[in-house]
Amino acid sequence: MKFTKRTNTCGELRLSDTGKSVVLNGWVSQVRDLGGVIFLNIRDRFGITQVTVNSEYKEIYKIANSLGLEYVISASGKVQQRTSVNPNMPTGEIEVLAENIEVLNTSEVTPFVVEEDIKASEELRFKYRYLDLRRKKIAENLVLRSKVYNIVHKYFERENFVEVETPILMKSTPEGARDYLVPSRVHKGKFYALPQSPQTYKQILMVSGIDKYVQICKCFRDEDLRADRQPEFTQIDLEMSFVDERDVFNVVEGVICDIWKNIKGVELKQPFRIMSYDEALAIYGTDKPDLRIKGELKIINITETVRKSEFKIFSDAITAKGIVAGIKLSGQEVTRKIIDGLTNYVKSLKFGGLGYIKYNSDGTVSSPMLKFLNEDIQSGIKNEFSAEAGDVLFILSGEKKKVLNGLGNLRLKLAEQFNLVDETKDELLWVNDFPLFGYDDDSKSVVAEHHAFTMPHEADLTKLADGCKDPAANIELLTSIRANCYDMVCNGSEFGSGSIRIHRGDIQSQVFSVLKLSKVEQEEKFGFLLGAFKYGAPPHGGFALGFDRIIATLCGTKDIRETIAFPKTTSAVGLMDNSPSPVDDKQLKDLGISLNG
RNA sequence: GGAGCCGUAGUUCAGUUUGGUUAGAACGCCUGACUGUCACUCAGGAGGUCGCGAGUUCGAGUCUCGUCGGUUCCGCCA
Repeated sequence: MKFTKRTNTCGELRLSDTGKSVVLNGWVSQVRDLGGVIFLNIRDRFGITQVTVNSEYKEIYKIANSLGLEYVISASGKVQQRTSVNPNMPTGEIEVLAENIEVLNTSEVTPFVVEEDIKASEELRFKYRYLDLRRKKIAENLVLRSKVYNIVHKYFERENFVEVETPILMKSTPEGARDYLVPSRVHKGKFYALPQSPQTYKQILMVSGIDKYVQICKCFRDEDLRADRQPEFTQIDLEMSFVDERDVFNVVEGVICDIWKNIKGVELKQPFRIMSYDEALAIYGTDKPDLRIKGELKIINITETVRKSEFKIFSDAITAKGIVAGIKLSGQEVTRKIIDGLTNYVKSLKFGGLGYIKYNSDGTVSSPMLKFLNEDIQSGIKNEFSAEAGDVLFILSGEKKKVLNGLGNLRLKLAEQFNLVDETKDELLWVNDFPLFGYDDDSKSVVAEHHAFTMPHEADLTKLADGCKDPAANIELLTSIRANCYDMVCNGSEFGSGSIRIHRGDIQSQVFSVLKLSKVEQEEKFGFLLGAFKYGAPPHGGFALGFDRIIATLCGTKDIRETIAFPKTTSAVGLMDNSPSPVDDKQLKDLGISLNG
């Protein structure tokens, strides 16, 4: 089909183009019909240009009169200076005086108006994503994403990395997240899994001598979703041989700095701050602290100060080996209503209630728990927090990790409620020295915190050697082992994580015995990896960055759906294509699958 | 798996607290007028399974229970 092709995009014509004959192709985004003259706004992903149709040109005027929003047109004419400039648009000084208009396609009335200040709900926008993507704001997110791909590829090319594609259809391993399964037709009753990450492959590539591997890859995890978690997501996955933690940090910092410099024009300060897991948990109540919060709102542990108190809630917690801790909020109007709201919040986190001490400006102190605390303890608490008039302390008690987590969440809640987050900057840091093992209450056993191939700290190797003989009897010893494992955190969100891997068989065996993986199970689950490791595995380590979260941060949002062309809902449904969907009985039969119910 | 919020015109919402006549507004859509608009303006018009299903009631958008969808958080996410 012939049509008059564009000579320019809708975003590029300026005053200097005055007098030129041009052709624009695009979508009708607005029609203003003044009777004798019609103004059309025509849009493509580069911008919007005004096309003016005068009633003296009878034929074109008739066509212009019939146009609806989102019709695709080709408009030809001369660029002329506008009599009244629109300073709000880049092309606002000029217009195209139409000499011809072709309708390339019509459009039905759209389910919502395509406009920058979108009114439609996310649900509707996802169903008609192709309309949503016509908005500059979303399209620009995709363009930004594309630019970052390029920066990443160039960076790793310069750094001598090899980009290797790993399989999408792989072996299922019951460790970690739930797998998405793909049934095999040839081998009925058997399944592939979609990769939760290319973890095992990239380690094998190290054994292969690839030395520096990188891949921007899709990963899949069948777990419940959040604003920053999609069932399929993109990682910048990398692995290196003959490296320690610092080498990995340097490479990852390098790519992040490159991205920030090229996209935001910001020079991030290197090296990034490093904080241990223990410190992050003790001070910020989380392994991904947001360091942008004004006043910091650090957690202070007052267990010792209140140890002798007769306040039952505290003494019960302390008797049960728990802690009492709090955070101080300064210079904010904290009303009864706000405290009630915060109390409800901590109750939703399964706390009985929220303790508070409010130091009023008139010197009085409001707190329902003061009557249970003697003068010494009261002044002790005040000292611990350096509390002054106008301050409010929020206090939780109970099991240690729960209290710290609770206060960490409360910290974020307060920061949000009182607008304490400094949005003008990005705070990146490393959190390292994670525990190698955790204790799982459900299975009453020791489990890997990161994964089974994470190298323990050299200093803790004796603990592992001792503890692995009888894991059940050495839970405390084993969970105190630190791992050579690290996360990158930006603005309170986890950008990525990685570790130095175990390359020595003896250490690997010890870890497997702690995890109670028999030789048979090891062989079944990781036989191919362990097999490869028998033939000279170099010391190696790596990292994986959450690409979608990086893009979201660069776009100034927490919602990674805004950065993904075709995202899914929180129940993992694709509203546009209606996935997942039932399939034909024949397809199931081919796969040897029958459904019950 | 658990908790909160939302679901009313094509769209975004009001109306639900205290059940009661014909369920409103804005934008969009249709018709008409208008030669410098840019959120054009003006006049008129069409448009509703109040998510779905039960129940209470003389009467339900409004109350109760269930269910579905969206969303946020907890659990989960090596």
